[in-house]
Amino acid sequence: MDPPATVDELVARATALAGRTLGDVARSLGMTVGDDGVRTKGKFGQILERALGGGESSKSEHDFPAIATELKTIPIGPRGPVESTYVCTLPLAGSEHLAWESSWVRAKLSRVLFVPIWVEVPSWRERRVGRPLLFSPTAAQEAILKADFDEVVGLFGAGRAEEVTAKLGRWLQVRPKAADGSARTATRTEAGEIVLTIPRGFYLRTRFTKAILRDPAALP
Amino acid sequence: MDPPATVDELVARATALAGRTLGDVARSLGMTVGDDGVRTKGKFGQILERALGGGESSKSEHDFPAIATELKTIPIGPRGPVESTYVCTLPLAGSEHLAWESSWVRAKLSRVLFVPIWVEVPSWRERRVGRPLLFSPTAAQEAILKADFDEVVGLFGAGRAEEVTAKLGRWLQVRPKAADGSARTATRTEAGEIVLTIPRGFYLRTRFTKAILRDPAALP
DNA sequence: TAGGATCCACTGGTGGATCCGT
DNA sequence: ACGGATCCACCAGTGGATCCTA
Repeated sequence: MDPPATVDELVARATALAGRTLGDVARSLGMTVGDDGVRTKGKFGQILERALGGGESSKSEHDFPAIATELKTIPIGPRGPVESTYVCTLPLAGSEHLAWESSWVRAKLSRVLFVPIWVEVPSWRERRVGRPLLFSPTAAQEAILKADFDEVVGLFGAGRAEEVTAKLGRWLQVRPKAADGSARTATRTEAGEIVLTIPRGFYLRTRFTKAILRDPAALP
Repeated sequence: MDPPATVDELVARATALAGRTLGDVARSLGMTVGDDGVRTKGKFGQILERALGGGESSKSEHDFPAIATELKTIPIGPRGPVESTYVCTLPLAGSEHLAWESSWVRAKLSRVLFVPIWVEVPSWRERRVGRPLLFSPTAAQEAILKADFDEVVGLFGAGRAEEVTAKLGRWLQVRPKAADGSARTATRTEAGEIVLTIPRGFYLRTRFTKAILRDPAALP
């Protein structure tokens, strides 16, 4: 399938998937996915990405580069999102991405298609796609995301990486991001020494996506 | 097999392999290698490395970290080495490796066990291991290697990467090093811009290893 | 012959996220 | 519910070198 040419086309495609089960969608793509219990992290995002015509160029800044739009699947229960949402890695090298205006995280969050996945049934094949929501932050919302970003990036820039915890940030937080606890990436201490620290990524707090999916303009 | 505890033990093990065929050595290691004509680049180095008790930690600066010794297999014909010898990649990031004294290439060349492989027969299984030579450069030899190193590193440091060619260097040269022509790594131009260039590695010229294997002290 | 191009196995990092103990 | 830990597939980069054409 070709990538969607317009944002409206992307939304139309995603809307057409609402109500279908993931097993059904995977089958119509010819994707074979094991029934492997719960070892399927990340699988649904890839199924949806392909079902919508994305996923050809993984080096890009967006899932749909031509329309500068990011796709995020969100697991939801009766009360809305049940989990935080991974955005991107925190670049400890590459200082041009340490300014909000030119950051990966801002680029990705500037236009996001949230696709809810109902997770009430235990078997992933029976889980159903929800109604999509196209989101772009209001100026007021972006100001808060920027403040969260600046706080943690400021700590890293000051060589105080060890003070960065997932407790920081009203909507955007930083948490470890690695296949296991063994990976390390280079950063610099206050004294200027190069030390190794665990790789981290930006995440949207559950409370943020819950509010957005209820009413995109209700925040802050 | 445990790694050799001393340099003498490494030399003794290598000497014991002299005269055996590669097929024989591979079989006694339980290694299965396809008969795949000439698609076996790099295979012999790995066979010998395992046969001598190395190869457990690929992140190290040396093949035998405990004794700070590097292993190099050298294809030889009746007139000696027939090919140049790869040493290591040229680090375009990591300025601490751009000084000869702290460079990877100096560390690797400070003690090398050269193991010749007779390549006169076309079938690699029939090729025989030659008599090993333990080599450390004399002060005069090292001065020339350093001069070769400084010349190319100086060009990269000055942002003149495009002037670096395999023609430079009396004994140590720089050549492309990549799986195909498509790989790129970052460097900086004279004007300070970041541009992409092909990854490169340090190689010992054939004329150098030919002379060393004839008489390690004959040069310069 | 030598400078530039290429080959294979392996693995660590990345992108997609969810798991799970407190 | 939250913060830290973890899971899988994929792929580019690395380490081991030799190929190949002018």
